[in-house]
Amino acid sequence: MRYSQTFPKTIKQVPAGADSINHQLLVRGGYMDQLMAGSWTLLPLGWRVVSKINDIIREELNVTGALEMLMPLLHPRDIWDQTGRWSDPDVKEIMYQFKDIRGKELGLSFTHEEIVMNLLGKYIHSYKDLPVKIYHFSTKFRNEPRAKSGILRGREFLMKDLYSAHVSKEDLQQYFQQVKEAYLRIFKKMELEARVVDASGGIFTDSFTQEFQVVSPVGEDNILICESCDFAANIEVSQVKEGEKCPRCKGEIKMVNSIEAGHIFTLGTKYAKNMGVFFLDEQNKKQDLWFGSYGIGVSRLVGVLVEIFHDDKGIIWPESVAPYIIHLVGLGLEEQGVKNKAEEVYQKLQDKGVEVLYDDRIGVSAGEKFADADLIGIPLRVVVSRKTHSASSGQAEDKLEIKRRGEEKVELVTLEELLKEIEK
RNA sequence: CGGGGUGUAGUUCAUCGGCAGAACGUCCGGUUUGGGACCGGAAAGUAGGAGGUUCAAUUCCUCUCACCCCGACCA
Repeated sequence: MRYSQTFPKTIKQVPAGADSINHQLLVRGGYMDQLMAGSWTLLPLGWRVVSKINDIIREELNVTGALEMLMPLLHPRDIWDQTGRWSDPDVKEIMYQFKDIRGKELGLSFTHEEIVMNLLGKYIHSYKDLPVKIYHFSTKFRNEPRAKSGILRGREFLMKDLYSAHVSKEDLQQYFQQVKEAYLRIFKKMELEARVVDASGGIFTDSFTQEFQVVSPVGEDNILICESCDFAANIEVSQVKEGEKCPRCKGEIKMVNSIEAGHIFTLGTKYAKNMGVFFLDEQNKKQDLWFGSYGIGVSRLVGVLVEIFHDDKGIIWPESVAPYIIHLVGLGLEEQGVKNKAEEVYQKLQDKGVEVLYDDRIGVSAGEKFADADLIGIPLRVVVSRKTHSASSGQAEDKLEIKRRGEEKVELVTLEELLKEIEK
């Protein structure tokens, strides 16, 4: 992508009222734009990051045998009445409910348990049809009393939600573990250290749930973590107190702020019972479905990543989620020889399938281009300039200057060496 | 939903009863070209909205809307 053709460009000044780092850097870098409180446009750069995250999630969930699909966001009241959640006061606080012009009562999706269960009821008849593992990426609407912290808590956000239905508690629990491991791999691929904690099921369930918490000072949750092992517990439900010894390894327990990045639920048979969804077992006996749901806040993760991976100049994306892999900076492109060289490098990288953002702007100073590169935070910066181009510099061989975002070290390599480096 | 803060040029902010200001950005011309470079010129405003006080309101008062922060709540 040519930077001259991207929309929008970076912003130098910090937006008014933007206190949180993710708000500042994502807006300044041209990743997102605020429509209203808790509601954001994911701009082209931001959408690329979302797509990277989704790809990682998709890859790992597919390993568990889950199937991707897409469900509607506009839900009729009657399906929600079957579990009683439409009228639950706690649900009413966060679910957008309204009537359409014909007087039909509708809600905007804040989750999909009822919708999935309704779907399962239509197609699941026998134990032979189970298990079912289905997921989608879509928008969730939650009427937050207070949207805040940039993209971390919105009224409308992107989520991956997975639902599974099973013949037995054991089968559900076994899959729950499988998803948990997939989630840990997902966060690890994004270079996030996620702690698994027992948690409260809130308006979803009374039964066992677990959260994936990423330690960060901006987090709204407080968790207790062990400094010696991976033990962690949410203070909402924890038996352990700060200052006590870790129940697992006797290490020091301390309290830290953290952000909930994922939450997985064993929902039991409650939803199936309430909605009359059953299957016939080998003895031709009616059995209730065992149900679970599993969520990852995708757009929130974009913010979490920025909160964790940044410095005073901008974002430092982990390579797995970066919008582009290379930020090619052309300096002094007014000089035809340098421009030709930069264009050639851009073309060759593209031909190799490398995702590259090429700053091809004419008449923009080096300082500005470097500042933009630091702000945008692409992992590898490659500079072509009079200094690196042999026809101008008198060097025997054309070199490219490469520098990793977040490091000071600068290296000169040939294009061939760069391509070889990327292969790895 | 309770408490607090802020709304003035595209953006960030000054001004504070008496003709609407700066910086950055943008546009034009020129000089520059390795860390947001410089010179000259230009365009750009219903001071969030409504009402009130006053000879006069961006400025004071009331209401309202929006955004941000703290709390409550929550994935």
